[in-house]
Amino acid sequence: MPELPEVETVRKGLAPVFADNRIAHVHLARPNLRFEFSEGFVETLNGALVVHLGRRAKYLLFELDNGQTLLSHLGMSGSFLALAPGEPEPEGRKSKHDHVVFELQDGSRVLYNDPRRFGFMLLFATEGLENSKFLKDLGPEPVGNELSAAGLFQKMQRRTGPVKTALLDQKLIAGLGNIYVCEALFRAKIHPQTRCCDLSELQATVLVRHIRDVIRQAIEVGGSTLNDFSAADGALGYFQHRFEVYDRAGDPCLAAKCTGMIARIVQAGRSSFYCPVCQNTEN
DNA sequence: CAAAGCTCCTGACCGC
DNA sequence: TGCGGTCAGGAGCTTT
Repeated sequence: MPELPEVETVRKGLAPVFADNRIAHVHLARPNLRFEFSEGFVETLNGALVVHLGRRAKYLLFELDNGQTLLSHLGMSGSFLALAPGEPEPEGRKSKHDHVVFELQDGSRVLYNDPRRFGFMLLFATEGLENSKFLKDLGPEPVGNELSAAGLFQKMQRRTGPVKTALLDQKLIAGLGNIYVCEALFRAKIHPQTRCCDLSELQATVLVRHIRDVIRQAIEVGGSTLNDFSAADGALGYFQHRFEVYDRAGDPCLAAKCTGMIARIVQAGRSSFYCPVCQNTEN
């Protein structure tokens, strides 16, 4: 599922496609994804130029030259596929869930595919976009200057819930999802059930460092898959990445000299993967 | 406030 | 081979 690094990779992949390349025509295969498309969706996009393709948390922001911005979220299963002018779709590709098609001025096509339809695309006036309900309460970007260990520690002290659940709260840090939260906690050697208020300032500092590292590295990996241009079926949205704990229940811990076995528990309805030996509460 | 529950949706997986 | 049942999971919204 796309998290911040994947979305950033999509952004980097799509930016050159839309650059100086007006949207000629948009086609919707259905009236909605997670939400109904904005009123006038097609009309607003037809003929528009994307003057800037940005990102905030896991949201892609297509800023148009007509005062509107297309805000897009990939949900769990959304992906984009960019096809050069005249380029056919990859063989064997499932087009059943291509819900949005962008035809560009130069003949390129950008397909948005989303089997589960947890994703969405909505239009907002560019002015005041930051006050939309999707963006207004977002916390700092994990790989930005605003994310400080001191600030996180302060907020953690007021929380009694488990650190794992808190890190998924977009108000605390924007853009972290289940996978990278598990990975960051593993690297920081913090048990996912640790109560936020029980974290020491040192632990908060170490945690912030690992959050930044794991996200930054994942973005680098995503960038390299872009260069390879060999992503399975060419879809932008996913790339191969080896995770140390995520989805590795029952497998050996990869930490040096550790004999632990990765465990899986459920917190707030979501899987948490961790090493009971490395991520010991008593640490 | 924080925290937990609900909701959307489909493909994958499992047992029969 | 096919059919039901179960489940994951981002995040806004609602409720406690």
